[in-house]
Amino acid sequence: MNSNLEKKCMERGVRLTDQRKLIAKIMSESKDHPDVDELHQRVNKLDSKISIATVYRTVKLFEEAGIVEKHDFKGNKARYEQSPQEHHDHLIDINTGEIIEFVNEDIEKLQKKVAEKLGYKLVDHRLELYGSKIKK
Amino acid sequence: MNSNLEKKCMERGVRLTDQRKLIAKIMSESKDHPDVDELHQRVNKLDSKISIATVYRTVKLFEEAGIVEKHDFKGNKARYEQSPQEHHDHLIDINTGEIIEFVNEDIEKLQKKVAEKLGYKLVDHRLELYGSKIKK
DNA sequence: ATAATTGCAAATGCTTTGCTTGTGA
DNA sequence: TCACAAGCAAAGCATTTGCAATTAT
Repeated sequence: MNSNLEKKCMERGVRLTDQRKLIAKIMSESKDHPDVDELHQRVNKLDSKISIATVYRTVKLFEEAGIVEKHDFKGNKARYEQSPQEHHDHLIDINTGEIIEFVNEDIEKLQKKVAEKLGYKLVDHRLELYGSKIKK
Repeated sequence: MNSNLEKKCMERGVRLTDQRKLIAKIMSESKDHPDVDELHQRVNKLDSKISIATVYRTVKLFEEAGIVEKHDFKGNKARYEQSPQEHHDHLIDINTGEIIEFVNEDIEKLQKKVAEKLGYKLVDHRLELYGSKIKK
């Protein structure tokens, strides 16, 4: 049974090794935003011989292939997630580290408009909200 | 003649050494977003004995005192600027690296709204646009 | 006077890389 | 077959830190 990401690799002609299949599987199943260490640990439960260097190389490869996204949230190491169907941004709970995904079309449009007003074509952007839970 | 940042240090009881005064002066005069290396070079033109460790320690100190801001734009080392009077975000030219500041109240409001809708109090945020110049 | 700061070099933490052996198409 | 990938350990890069000497208040 080949995972979501494994299929994308095949489509894009990314050579599939056992290690890559496993990393693809783990990332396909992950609903959070694991860092490389975390990925390495998860993968190692299935194959304890995979080195962390391979995990680093693979996430980079996947990122360059456009099938995973890398995030550098404030003060943390890089985190990864499978490239989503539709773009979203993130809100990070500054107390727990929990990451919440959100979509806001109005903000997206405004960003594009701002860039254009400055004479730029918007190619990429980064929007992160940092907040603390309102208790009620 | 004491610089803008030097005054703020005094107000906040930050002990003023010759090195700090110089770094404060350089940062007060900088209209761009220099990284630590760049700051070190600029400072060294006035006093070639200041170590890069001191520059690192000082920008961190200034940041914690709330008088300078640190930015980690994609793929670059940390850059610093004097804390501005009014908040702004940045657009980065992906071809030249040029950094353009902008303000957009609508986006600011929407961010706050999004956070609240998710049950969070917005404490901080990061908005960066990456674009390429439209030639005409 | 004395607690804080500096410079230096060594240490750190994350990430990348050279090299040799192994392997997918 | 054979170009490419993996594992390991070493290297790289930005940043931090321990320590002895110096300095601001």
